[in-house]
Amino acid sequence: MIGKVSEPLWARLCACCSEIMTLPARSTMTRAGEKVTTSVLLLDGLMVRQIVDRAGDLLKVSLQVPGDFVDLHALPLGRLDHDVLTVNEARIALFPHEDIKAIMDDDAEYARALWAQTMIDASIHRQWTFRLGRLRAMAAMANFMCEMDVRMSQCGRSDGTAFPLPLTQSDLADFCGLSPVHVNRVLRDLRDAGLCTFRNGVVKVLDRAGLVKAGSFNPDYLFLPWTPASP
Amino acid sequence: MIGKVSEPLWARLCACCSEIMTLPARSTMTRAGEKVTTSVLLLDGLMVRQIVDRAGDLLKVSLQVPGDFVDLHALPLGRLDHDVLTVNEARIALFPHEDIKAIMDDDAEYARALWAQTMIDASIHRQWTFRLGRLRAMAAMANFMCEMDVRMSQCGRSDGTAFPLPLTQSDLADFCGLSPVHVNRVLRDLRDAGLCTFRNGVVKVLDRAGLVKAGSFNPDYLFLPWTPASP
DNA sequence: CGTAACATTGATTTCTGTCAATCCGAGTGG
DNA sequence: CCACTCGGATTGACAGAAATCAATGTTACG
Repeated sequence: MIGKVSEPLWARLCACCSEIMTLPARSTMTRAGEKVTTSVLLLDGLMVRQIVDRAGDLLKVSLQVPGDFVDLHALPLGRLDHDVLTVNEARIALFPHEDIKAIMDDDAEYARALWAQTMIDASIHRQWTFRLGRLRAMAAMANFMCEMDVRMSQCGRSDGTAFPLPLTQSDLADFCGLSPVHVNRVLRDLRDAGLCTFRNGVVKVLDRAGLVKAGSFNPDYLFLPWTPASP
Repeated sequence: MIGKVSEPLWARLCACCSEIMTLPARSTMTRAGEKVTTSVLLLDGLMVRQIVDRAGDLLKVSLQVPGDFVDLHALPLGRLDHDVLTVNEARIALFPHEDIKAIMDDDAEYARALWAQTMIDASIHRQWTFRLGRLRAMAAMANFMCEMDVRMSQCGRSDGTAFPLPLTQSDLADFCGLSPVHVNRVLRDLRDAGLCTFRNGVVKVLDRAGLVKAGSFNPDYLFLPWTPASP
């Protein structure tokens, strides 16, 4: 979400970054229920938020791309309802809650801007709920790929036709609420339909219009800063 | 969420309520994309938020109970990504965004308390995503009923064994991402299993422990004010 | 070379959606 | 009071989607 907050707020945030560090791939940063006292901005790499119930069922409920605040939503509540982990090696910037609160104290407009970031996150959650509840496997995967296409473009990780997505098919299953085997078949279907490919952690978009249609994707929920020129 | 904000904040909010009104049953309050300049607190009745895509697929992504802020999340963004409608006749209180912003200007602690309300909402969204993505029909319905049981109790609409839920089976289908026919079968299964019944818009909880288990329900994500005494 | 993780495929089972018919209760008009 | 209608609720039969099970292939890597 770099570039999505105003210049002055961005400057204020930078000033209170307490640390920049690197997390190894496939490591757990925070577990559900833990107290959280710093917020994390993802600078590079991918991170995931996931829910695991007592029966061991697991769903990844969010995928964070560079520029996202990963757990800003923990600031008002103090703890998280889910786990946060890295996908690949991740570079992150830490912001102590106390310092962010000081920014909020300073200017309520800043407070609302930070709040807004978490509200876009919530809007994405709603879309994910819709995706899992009402889209068939192939449509869900297409929809997911469309979202990633847009978001990776937004953060400058796409060249317009392809972007890195260093996940396994099993990960994709956890994102789309499918079994790994079925993900494999769905990916083949998308490839056979000439819409997109997923190989070695890279997504190639072959037919963006077709992919958008297959996933009945509408990016409004992302609240992108620019107004799409499309009518 | 009445009673979930501090006494002084509640007083401040009451002071800036601009209007209390009643909406008819099954009416649309706000459509996706519309500008929103007031926030709504639900006083009585139920309201729903739903997403409809271009293909006409529909999913209800939230069910609001009395005491919930229905669209506080629109304050930072100014518009909504989904529709908001009533289920039955609903009594609501209106709070102009300008006045709420004035409260935020006053005290950043208030700002964070309001923010926190929307973060609980987001946490519920995540649980709904999990429910639709990883729970089978019967487990999903059980999980949904558990959540409603807790939330209706929280707002004083349950007598401990039963609570009103004036929905059709078709509504339940839109909540759980199922077909109406399958909802009917799942409800029969829940009844036959002696877990709960749903008839004439009333849910009777027959075996709460069993229902919790069937839905692998864990209320942590609701961030309830009281700490459950259970170990 | 062997191993491990991931990807792929086929066979089968289970779950869920769809279609169609029937039922039921509340309201309505004759 | 009764036939009628209408919106749900219910049920059965069937089709289609996705999970599961099991085996095989592929690749990277120590």
